[in-house]
Amino acid sequence: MKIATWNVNSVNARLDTVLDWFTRAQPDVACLQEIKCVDEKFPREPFEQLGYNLAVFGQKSYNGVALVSKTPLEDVRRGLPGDETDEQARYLEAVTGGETPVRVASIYLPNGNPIGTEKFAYKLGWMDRLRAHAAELLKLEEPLVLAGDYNVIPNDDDVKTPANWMNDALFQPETRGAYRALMWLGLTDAYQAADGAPHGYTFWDYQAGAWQRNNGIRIDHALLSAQAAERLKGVTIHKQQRASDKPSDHVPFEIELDL
DNA sequence: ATGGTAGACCTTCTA
Repeated sequence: MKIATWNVNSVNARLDTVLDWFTRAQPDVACLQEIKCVDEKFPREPFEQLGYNLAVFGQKSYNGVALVSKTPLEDVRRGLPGDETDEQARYLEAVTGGETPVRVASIYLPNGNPIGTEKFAYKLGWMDRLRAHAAELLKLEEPLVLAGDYNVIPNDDDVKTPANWMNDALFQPETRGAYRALMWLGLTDAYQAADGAPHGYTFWDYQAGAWQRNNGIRIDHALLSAQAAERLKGVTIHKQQRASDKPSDHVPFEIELDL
């Protein structure tokens, strides 16, 4: 079973590119982020024509997440628990896989810039809520994949030029500490666990020729429960997508499970 | 030190 995560930076602006990738890559499940539209404006028909089921948690202009799966999506949860006042569409969870069920979440963790503002506080609060919710999900002791744009650079070798990110919310000690607190629940980073995983980034900024200079960062992650990690076969960074026409600034990150 | 790009949408905000 192939499960992908991809921040598409507007599903409508990117529709042809996204559909082309789905047709070629044939993921069984995909977690999309930054769809940048409300539920009613999500282009459901072309995905359904490719044989996919959909769950959408959208928002006007910003954010928005979706789950795309060849098998029906059940037990759908819209939004991250822990703050009833949070109106941003950044978390969507469901069980899919049919005969071999797996619980999958599409995560768009807040960017948090600039540091020292309410945006950074929101990021850290959101990460604390994610840790609390993940702790509950792990009690189920089932295959679980928390995949998405985490807006976290976990380690120094996940960024081409660490010095450029010292004042960025994606690379702050508090951010990395909150990420590690999440990992310490017993989650496995699929990228780090995969045999022979190539060094690679998942995001290159549109600005300042970042792609041409390979000035990238690894911020799109898939975190696995033990029941999922023991079935991990490998991971793929679809790097060539960044060189396509009108690319997203993120590329698809895909894991394969022996399910 | 600055500015560089992209998308939604109306004027600036987010990234």
